[in-house]
Amino acid sequence: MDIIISNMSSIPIYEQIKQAIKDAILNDELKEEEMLPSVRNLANDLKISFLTVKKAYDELENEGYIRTIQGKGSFVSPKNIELIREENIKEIERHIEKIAELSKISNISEDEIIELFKLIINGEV
Amino acid sequence: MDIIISNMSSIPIYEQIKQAIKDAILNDELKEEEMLPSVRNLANDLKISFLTVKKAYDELENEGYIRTIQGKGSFVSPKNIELIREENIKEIERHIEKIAELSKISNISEDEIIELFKLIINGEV
DNA sequence: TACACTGTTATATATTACATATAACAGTTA
DNA sequence: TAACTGTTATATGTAATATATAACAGTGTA
Repeated sequence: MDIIISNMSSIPIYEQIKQAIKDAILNDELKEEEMLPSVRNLANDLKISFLTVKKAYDELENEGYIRTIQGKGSFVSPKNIELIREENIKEIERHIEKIAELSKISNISEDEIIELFKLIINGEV
Repeated sequence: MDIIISNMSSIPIYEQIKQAIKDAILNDELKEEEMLPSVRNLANDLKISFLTVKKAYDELENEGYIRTIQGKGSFVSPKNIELIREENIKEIERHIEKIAELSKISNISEDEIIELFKLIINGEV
């Protein structure tokens, strides 16, 4: 698993770690029940404090992505595809609401946005 | 102009003020050349420090929304509709990119998102 | 000119989030 | 027992946010 963090980013390091691990889990780079790097190992690799890694792991555990056992390590939880899908849809809805506000302000039409959307989607995939 | 701020929010007070004033300008509640409340007046109304209001005004000035003249006050700048439109489109693109990532993760189709989008847009308008 | 408004600046303080260092403790496994 | 795991407590540092207070400076008017 490759994790690249930047301390120039305004995004906290522990958030960057969370996101990288979530992505790895969702893309099956990290398989179910696979062991994550130990907090100290990952901290050494990234040249940061183990407490920062622990904070990321703690939050991933609270969100259901991993399980941690003292003395053994942290492990990828079985994926709850349905839960993740619902969370993603909620987040997508929040983005759409923002888009709706912005488009209203500048009188950007529904069609224009859908065009923009198709353009970006196809550039991404 | 009604400005409602919450100190419970994780959004800084000065950001809340900025957004409220931007919205008021874009909705023509604040007209071109109209004087904004003085930093001390607005601070008193909102029961916050005038320095917090000043921070909001300073940033609004940097972003081109208002002009401030020492001794006189702060005034709404002539609207640069084209600039605002471009800024909004950029922000919309950022949201669409986020949506593209999320939809890829959960295999949500382009059509589903467009449906969602139309639903929300029509709920908003 | 004095006054009552405007905005500006400097200094100091407080809180919170983020990140770190260090040390000691506790569970697991070979 | 040794060498890994994770956990916890204590202390420190920085930056962003927000405050209070005081003094200074520009504008306009009675």
